[in-house]
Amino acid sequence: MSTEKKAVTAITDMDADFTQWYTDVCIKAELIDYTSVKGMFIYRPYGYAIWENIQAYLDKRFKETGHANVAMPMLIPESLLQKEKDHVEGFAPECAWVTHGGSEELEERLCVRPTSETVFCDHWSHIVHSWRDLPLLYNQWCSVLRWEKTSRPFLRHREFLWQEGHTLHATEEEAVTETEQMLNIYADLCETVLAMPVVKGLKTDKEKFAGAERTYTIECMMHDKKALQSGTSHFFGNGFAKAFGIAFSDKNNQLTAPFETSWGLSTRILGGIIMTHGDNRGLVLPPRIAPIQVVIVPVAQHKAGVLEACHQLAGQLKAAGLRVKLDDSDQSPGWKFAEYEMKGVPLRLELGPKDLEKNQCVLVRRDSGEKTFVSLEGIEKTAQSLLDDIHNALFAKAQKNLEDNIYTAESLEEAKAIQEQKGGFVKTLWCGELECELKMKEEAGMTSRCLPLEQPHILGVCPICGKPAHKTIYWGVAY
RNA sequence: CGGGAUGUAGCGCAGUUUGGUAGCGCGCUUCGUUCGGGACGAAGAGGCCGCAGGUUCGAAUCCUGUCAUCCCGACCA
Repeated sequence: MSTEKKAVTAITDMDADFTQWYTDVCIKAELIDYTSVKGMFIYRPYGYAIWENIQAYLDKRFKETGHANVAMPMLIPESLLQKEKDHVEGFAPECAWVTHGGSEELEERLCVRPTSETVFCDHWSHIVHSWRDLPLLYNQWCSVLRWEKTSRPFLRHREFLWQEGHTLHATEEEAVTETEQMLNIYADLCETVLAMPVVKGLKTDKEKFAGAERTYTIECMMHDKKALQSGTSHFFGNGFAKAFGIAFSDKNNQLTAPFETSWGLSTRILGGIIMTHGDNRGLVLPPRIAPIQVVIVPVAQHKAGVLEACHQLAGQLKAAGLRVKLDDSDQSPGWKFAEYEMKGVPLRLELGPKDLEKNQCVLVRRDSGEKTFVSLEGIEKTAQSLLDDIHNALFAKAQKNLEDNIYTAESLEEAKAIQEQKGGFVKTLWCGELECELKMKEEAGMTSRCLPLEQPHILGVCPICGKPAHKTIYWGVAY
């Protein structure tokens, strides 16, 4: 093994160039590929499998909470998009338009959906008549298109996969409850499945969704201390309903505008997983969504009994419900070790002639590199319990990164100094004025991440304008 | 949309200054020997040098245009 050869396949050191490291991991772990259209990416089987596991979890939670999946059209007439003023202003600049059908120019151009609020509202205006029709709890898994000027794998695509939930309720209270419920499901996904701790909060007026009355967000901190908005849940009030003429007769026979919510989580979360857990050997996948949880690497596989034992072991682990791959290709064991580390497989199981004699195998954790010799007796339980340990360790490490990098500042200068020297989130009081938010961006390069749901209710002054303030806000540099 | 960079084999690059018909490493194919941290040998396959014009006896190389991608900003899930 020459060092020269290693250099050919190595990825960029994350501390030297985090951006390049990220791109290297996306490509070399075979998650994604570029295409001939800017901003449009191929989700390769291994990357898509991660998304499928996330989908499986969310889809189950959505259905448990009463939501049904639907499929809406991909094209939206311009006139429909324009019905809600804030919404069109927010999205029109980044819409792609269909202007021709075959060679004929269309009478009205059609927008490729950047999001589907307008389509749902139009539909609902036809089918909602009575309080008995409510609530409507819909979700769709689809792709949407936003003509972004710059793009990066997972973090910013022109076309990306997501789910968008859309619901309609008779009362404001019920709609707000729905909005918060869905935010909590996203937070559960992040914390209990992806091992990513979150900060839950509300977006400022400046940062909220176009047309929303209130936007809830979960913010995650990446390894380089930048923020990633990982999921959002919006309360619309009844503004959309009024703009689209949705009305129902309530129990008192009063014609009433219902309240709407929407909530979405996209494949961007895969970028979050990569940047939260990854290291200089490549991807590190949280065990609960890893397409391969245990990879079995035979050693000296041509020797009698080795492959047979590996196959038996694979069957045994699969029967216990684990996702297992046995790599019996003719690559060397060392090559396989490096390959599956790059792909972030949580647990590696090595089995060779020496182990066979002792009825044991070697288990190696991806997160810590820790190697243990364990008996083949009860291997399913050993593996499962190690996978849980890995999940917990990943979460603890990410939580430490988050907690260690939240700083408090009492002046703009202090906030600026923290951002320049340390990064991370800066917690301050805030008066609520847009002007101060803009100034923070201008002076310290940070945008507001959120007003955390847990507000300590401290009275003081806004560090930017010096006026009385009581809201706690997090600032940061975001992806 | 501004600033920077790059387009040559699947990937990474050399060759361009000084024009002469394309090369290296990895990967790929076949055979053999290997196998507990990216194995070794031998023999092979693979190119409209981003695209379009122009100059020239001759262009990867010079000129003009154009397209695309990546990175950094402004905008966004």
